Amino acid sequence: MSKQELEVIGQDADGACCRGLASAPLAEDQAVELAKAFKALGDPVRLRLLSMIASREGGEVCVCELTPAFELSQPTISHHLKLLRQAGLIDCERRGTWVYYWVLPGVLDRLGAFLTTPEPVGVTT
Amino acid sequence: MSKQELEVIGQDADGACCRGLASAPLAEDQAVELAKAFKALGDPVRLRLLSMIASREGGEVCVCELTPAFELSQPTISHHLKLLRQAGLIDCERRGTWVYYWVLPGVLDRLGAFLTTPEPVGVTT
DNA sequence: CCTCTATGTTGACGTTCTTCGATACAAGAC
DNA sequence: GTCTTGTATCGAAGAACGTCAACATAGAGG
Repeated sequence: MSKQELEVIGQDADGACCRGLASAPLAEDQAVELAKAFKALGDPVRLRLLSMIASREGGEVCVCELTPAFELSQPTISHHLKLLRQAGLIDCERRGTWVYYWVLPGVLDRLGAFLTTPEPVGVTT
Repeated sequence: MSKQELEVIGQDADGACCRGLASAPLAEDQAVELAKAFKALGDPVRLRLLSMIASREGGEVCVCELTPAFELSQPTISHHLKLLRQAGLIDCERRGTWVYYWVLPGVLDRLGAFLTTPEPVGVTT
């Protein structure tokens, strides 16, 4: 049901990637990848969906709880959840009749750290 | 030249606002405001512009240095800078012939903290 | 004044997004 | 099997976005 996320905001393996927005001018490739994640956050409905999922004790929420929280059609909510999933922010699993969503661990921390990371190294030799 | 920013991601005065995306389900108003900021980050060109400004020693960059860094027309860059400004992320000032941009202090930290803020309070009574 | 350079604004075009109704699929109950 | 309920996908309509060429504006220097 999944396997289409970006795998982007990823683990910063060799440290080659994103040491923070204010550390150095961002390369185009990194900018493209990061922009996908922030674009997913750039909609009020998706922000609320993500917040509802992230703030849930247990970490999982059934779609049947998300949909009625908005004055939007069920296909629209399903669409936004799909976008969040494609952005690599959440994942889901079907259990019987219902589908449960959760926030992928670490992704929000990495995104947040990218924004708050320190200044250009400074002259602190 | 300025005075049209959002003033949004603001100081979280009485703490009524955004204690973090994972703290509690986001209210619609807050979601709308925060989404504006993240939407501004949701474009590769704007991310690179912001990074070029934020990573600059001295904190200020002249437009004349930003524009040639992209293979885009000057009006397009100007447009993206305007969007970043309207999102409350940067500000600018004209000094003689040139215009200088800088990142508004604290905004990125607040946005980043919003993503990384801790879990729902937990049962740690 | 006029000219030149740097930057912002306008208007248009094509693309992408958000939303919906209609429909399809999945799983449980019968 | 059929029916019902929960969720995803499809196709279309309208709005929003990214980009450009053309033009407008601000300031420096004659």
